[in-house]
Amino acid sequence: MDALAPAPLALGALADDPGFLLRLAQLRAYAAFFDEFADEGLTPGVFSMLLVIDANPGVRQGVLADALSIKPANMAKTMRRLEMDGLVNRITPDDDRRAQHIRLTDKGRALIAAHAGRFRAQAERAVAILKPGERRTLVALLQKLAGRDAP
Amino acid sequence: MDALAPAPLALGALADDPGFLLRLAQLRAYAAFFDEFADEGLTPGVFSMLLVIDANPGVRQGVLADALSIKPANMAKTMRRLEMDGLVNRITPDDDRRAQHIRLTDKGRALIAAHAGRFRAQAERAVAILKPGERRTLVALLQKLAGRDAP
DNA sequence: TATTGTTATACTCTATAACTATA
DNA sequence: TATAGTTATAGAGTATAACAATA
Repeated sequence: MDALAPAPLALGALADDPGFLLRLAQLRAYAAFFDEFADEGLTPGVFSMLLVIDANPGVRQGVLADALSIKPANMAKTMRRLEMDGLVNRITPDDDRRAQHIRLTDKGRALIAAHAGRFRAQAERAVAILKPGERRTLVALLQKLAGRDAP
Repeated sequence: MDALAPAPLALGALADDPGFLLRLAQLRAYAAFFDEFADEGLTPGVFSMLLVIDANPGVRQGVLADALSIKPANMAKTMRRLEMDGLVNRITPDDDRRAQHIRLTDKGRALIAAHAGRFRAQAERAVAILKPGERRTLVALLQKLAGRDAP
């Protein structure tokens, strides 16, 4: 008979697979972001680009793409849109005229400043089920996993 | 001048954002999967479906979709393909003729059996940078975050 | 020759709405 | 009326290859 398949589904070999759990956890984190920013038309990808540009004024476009694991081809399209939206400036430096140096405009800085509080709130909410110590541990382990820990 | 933007890029507010770190970590985990299974034409999504069906013989299609956070519409398409590939059977149960109960075929079971070892190896490799204790901690925290921990 | 960025394009995932057949 | 699944389709996100300009 077919009365098996219990209510909380058995995950089998998936139950402790890091890749699968990372996917589920990330879906939840993205959902928290969209809950907070649904009305703004702001995506996690664009917001993280703006934050990293803010932390690295004049960063080369390809370096930014590399840091965020985005293909240069796709970065080009997004940067063109952000420039047209007036959020970033792109400057061709004299010492290497192939490159594009990127900075936030005042409008770009104002945008992330206006959303910084809600961004932090969303990040907290995404891991609200964890105790404070657990959150710190999780972040530290993910930093290590992503090659982003302090050496 | 523009000589800022240091080699390991500053991540700013992103440096300890769980959502961003989860994304980077998941990209790495997926890369580990594809390194292992590139030649097989096997994707993480399909492989995880087969594993969960194996652990829940006769599971309803919608329940499976729910457990894996996949929309029913997309699950329908994938299941039709897996059935045509001879990996799963779909049976309409007599007690609810709207439903589809899914089971692995012998071929489906053989496929996951043939790849189980490499799947475990890939999962290990994805978190190889962590110490054994750290891996267990990470998995436990992710299970909690994904609502998949033992209550 | 190699590198930086761009364009064009295709492919996969995912999302929504309208539909059917059953309950 | 509500539910399970299906179809069609549209939209992100992401991938590759060919190219121009520059080093």
